[in-house]
Amino acid sequence: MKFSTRSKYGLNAMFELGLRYGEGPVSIKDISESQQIPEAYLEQLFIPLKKAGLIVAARGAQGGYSLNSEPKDISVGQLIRTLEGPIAPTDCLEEDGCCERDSVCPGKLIWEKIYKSMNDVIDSLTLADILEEYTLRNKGEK
Amino acid sequence: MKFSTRSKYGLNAMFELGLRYGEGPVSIKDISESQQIPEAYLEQLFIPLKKAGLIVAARGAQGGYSLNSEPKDISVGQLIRTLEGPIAPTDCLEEDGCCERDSVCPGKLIWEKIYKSMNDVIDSLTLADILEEYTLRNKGEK
DNA sequence: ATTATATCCGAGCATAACGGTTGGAATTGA
DNA sequence: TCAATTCCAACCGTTATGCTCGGATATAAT
Repeated sequence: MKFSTRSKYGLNAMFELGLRYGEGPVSIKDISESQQIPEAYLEQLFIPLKKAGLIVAARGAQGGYSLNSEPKDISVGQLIRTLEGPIAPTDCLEEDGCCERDSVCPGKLIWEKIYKSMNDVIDSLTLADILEEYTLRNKGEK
Repeated sequence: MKFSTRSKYGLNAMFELGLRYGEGPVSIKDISESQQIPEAYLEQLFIPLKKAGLIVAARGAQGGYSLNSEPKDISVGQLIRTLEGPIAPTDCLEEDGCCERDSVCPGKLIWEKIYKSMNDVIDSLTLADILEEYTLRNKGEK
């Protein structure tokens, strides 16, 4: 039971964009160096993020990516779901669930609760929260 | 982001054992038919569950498996972790995390919160809760 | 004793997902 | 014009998933 690295990389990359919010576009090369993400891979991750409208691209020389809105208006939930797809803990909670046969599958209660709690967490946090938490944690360090 | 079918099958199988708690051993064949789980696969799943002491086996003819304790004393958390391994949403939360380089990785706050909420949910529920919920949901049906 | 019923155990195996890489086309600032 | 950079579409090795298979071992019933 894990998120893929997509979420981790994506979050870190967005964090980097958050740090530099307002300073113009940041290139993938730049971000991948700062956050230690394989360059070509990060490129792939930014495609869905752009489609979802979380970031905007500036093509050509001196181009790069920047956040499409303020960090406080970017929900971590949206970010993670964009990269990870819907985060249902089992197929019991998806379109054509596991429970068609008769009544309801025994574990559904569990999966529903997990699903809800996970989404509650990620939807209650924004990029700004991460930025704030980070500076708090690393106060005085480095 | 999903649990494997191991958890789903395992939970459903344990539910079945819960239903028949006190009625002597239930065979894998029996369980896999009731819960629609591939027989040979369920066999594999029961190995770790036995090792973990959640169920006990009776070998030979008329043998089978039964719960090792009352449903109310079997935590869903223990069950899921036994089948799924430790459920850390990213490697950031494991032994040798992602954050050795310097300070702390930006997303750690997120993963910690998700981790905690997920574990809170599954540790707060027992097999007895599932059994109860199930009979409640299916009251009057079928 | 024999037999049918079960658990035990270790291996194998096809498919899909993960975590990338590669190569090149299109765009744009200098 | 050239270098930087996004865009795009494959490709690809490795690992995990979701099983199956074949047999050894134990035991209850006959």
